[in-house]
Amino acid sequence: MSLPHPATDQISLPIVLAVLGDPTRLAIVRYLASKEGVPMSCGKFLDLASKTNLSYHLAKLREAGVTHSEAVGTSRLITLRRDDLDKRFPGLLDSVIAAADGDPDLPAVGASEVEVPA
Amino acid sequence: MSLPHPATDQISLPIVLAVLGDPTRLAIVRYLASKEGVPMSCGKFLDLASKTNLSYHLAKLREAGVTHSEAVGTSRLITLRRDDLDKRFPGLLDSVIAAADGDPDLPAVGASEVEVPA
DNA sequence: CCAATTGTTCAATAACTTTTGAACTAAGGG
DNA sequence: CCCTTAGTTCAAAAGTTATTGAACAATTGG
Repeated sequence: MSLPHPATDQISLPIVLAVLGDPTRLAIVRYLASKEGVPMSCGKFLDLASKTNLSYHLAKLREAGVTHSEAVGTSRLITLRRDDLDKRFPGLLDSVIAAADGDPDLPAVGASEVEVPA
Repeated sequence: MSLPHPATDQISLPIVLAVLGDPTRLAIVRYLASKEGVPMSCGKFLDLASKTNLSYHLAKLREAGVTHSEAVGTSRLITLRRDDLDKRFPGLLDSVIAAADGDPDLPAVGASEVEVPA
């Protein structure tokens, strides 16, 4: 486990909401949700912010209990704490992600990908 | 209507989440939800913060599209924009309020009320 | 009309949060 | 062993949000 994570029952509603109330972090969570189960390394999010800044935002998500980060070699593998969040705040994550998916103004991971030619 | 309110489709997810990520405002929303349909005047929330500070928080809620404020006489009548929020972010408000209801650490309106004697 | 009630505005300050760059650590590959 | 890759830490700067008190405005009851 390596890094400090709050226990499930220590996850605080206002803190989770405040942490999700940032477009960069919302984009990270949205992407994690879209790849549910697949652990992501920090590098995946490099088109959202600088390495240093990502370190900061990812720490906020982890400290709030929204994500889990595990050190593996020189990487951090990041996953959504979906089960814990669902247990603690039923329905919250689903509605946030559905809303985020419908928001054209949110930054998105991989937004600048090349079009698949016809 | 009197005061500036965003149109339903202008309500922004990160802004709503950030606005709800404050214990005082969450307590206001929770109370409005518990009295659904009954417009509240600002004074109802005086045990959460000072008059000036309430004015600030209530403006944030209104500007985010979470509440509706109408000037009536010398009062402001405040209601939750439940229909608009439900339309825009289905399920979000319900899950936030359910989570807030289960949070013993949140401040609450009327928390210092006298017990009903047996 | 006067005074009280309700709430706003303003400017100041305090307290956070976000962003940055430079320096650093730790693990792996060659 | 050295070099690269992946990410962290730190301190500074910038930006934002929250809180306060004093002054103000609008409405209404007496």
